[in-house]
Amino acid sequence: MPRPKEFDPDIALEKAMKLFWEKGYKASSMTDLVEHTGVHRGSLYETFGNKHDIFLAALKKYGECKEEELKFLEDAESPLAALRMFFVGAKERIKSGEMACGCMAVNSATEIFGDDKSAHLIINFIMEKAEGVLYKALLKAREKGELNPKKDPRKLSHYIATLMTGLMVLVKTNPHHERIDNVIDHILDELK
Amino acid sequence: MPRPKEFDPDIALEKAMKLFWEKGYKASSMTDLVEHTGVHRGSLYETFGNKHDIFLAALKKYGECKEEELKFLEDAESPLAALRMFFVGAKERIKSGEMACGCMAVNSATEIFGDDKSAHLIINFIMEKAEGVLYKALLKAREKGELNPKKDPRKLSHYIATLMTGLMVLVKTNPHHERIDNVIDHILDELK
DNA sequence: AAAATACTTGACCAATCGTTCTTAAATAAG
DNA sequence: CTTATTTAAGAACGATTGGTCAAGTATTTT
Repeated sequence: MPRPKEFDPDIALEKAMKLFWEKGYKASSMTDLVEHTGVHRGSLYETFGNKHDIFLAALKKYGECKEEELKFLEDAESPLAALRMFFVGAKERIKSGEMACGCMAVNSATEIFGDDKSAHLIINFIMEKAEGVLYKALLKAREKGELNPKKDPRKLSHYIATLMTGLMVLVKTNPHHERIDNVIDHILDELK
Repeated sequence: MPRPKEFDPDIALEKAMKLFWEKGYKASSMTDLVEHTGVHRGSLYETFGNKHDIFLAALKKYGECKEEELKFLEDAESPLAALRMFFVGAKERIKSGEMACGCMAVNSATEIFGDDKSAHLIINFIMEKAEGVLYKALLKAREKGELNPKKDPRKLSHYIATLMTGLMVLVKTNPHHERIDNVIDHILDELK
């Protein structure tokens, strides 16, 4: 076994993720990545590949992080209460500026050029996953009798996910818009 | 009066708009702009200013175009019918791939770096305007007794606008998602 | 016809882009 | 200790970036 790495690739990737998240793909230069990760140029190429490879890895990591964050919904005793708590929390997090960067998947979806199939696949996977978690929670809520049985969990998850996507756009230019309150209140209204 | 321009600045701006719309701000180089507009580098700088100025002008033009497109809603005899027709049409346009580039305001909102106030202002203006048109149509529909009087036109316009924003993101990576149908059907359901 | 105006042209600028390569350093195995 | 192997470091690569500038050209007014 030869010389070990002086940096943790996973931590470096996380820092790269945050940079791409904040600035986007094109606007993040290799020099930026070196500065933000604290990892040397050559080492980045050696461990991850080129800039685009780093981006894809970062995007995957973002998906994994979000999946982790939403895990509590699966284990929740009361799915509906957990969902409501999540959206109430989202409102606060948006207003506090905590979500000023929006969603990396959304940001990437609109930035990435039309022919980047690999990026599109990952982004789709992330969005599908998020909506899937929502769907499962809604389904469980209905089975438990917490949700109005007239509501179709799939359709509901589809349009709540789309609303959240829309908010992640709005947040980038105007995090204080009254629309945010109205939309989240509307979601909470549907969750009955 | 000296030598007249050999190109129409307005047509050039429209072509620049389309490029920024398709590729985004960062990914569109001055060389790209020269090629797409057919206007010489120097002439672009002379008439519009630098790249960022061209982008802002293009963004403004996009807003004006969209405003023009939505004008039919104001003059509609039956606002609700016009709205329903618009969303039915949107579904078809999305599926046909006609809207593959999404919405320039949405794309720009997520790409443009955090401190570009001037871009944010224009984007906000465009989104506000679009939602305003929606609101006015809904209000008129209610006054005419076409819309369920229980529904709040403002809140309704807020979340329909947010849904459409969300769809404009989804379209970029997966224009054939069943979510699109569900969401637009849901909008049509609300328009009763 | 001459002068004034301002648009067109293409070469050119420094800076930055993503990427590579060579050299030095550090560790584990022999 | 030597050797093999891999990482770290930083200079350097050509290409491309946004932006400029002086010279040439076409047009209108005097």
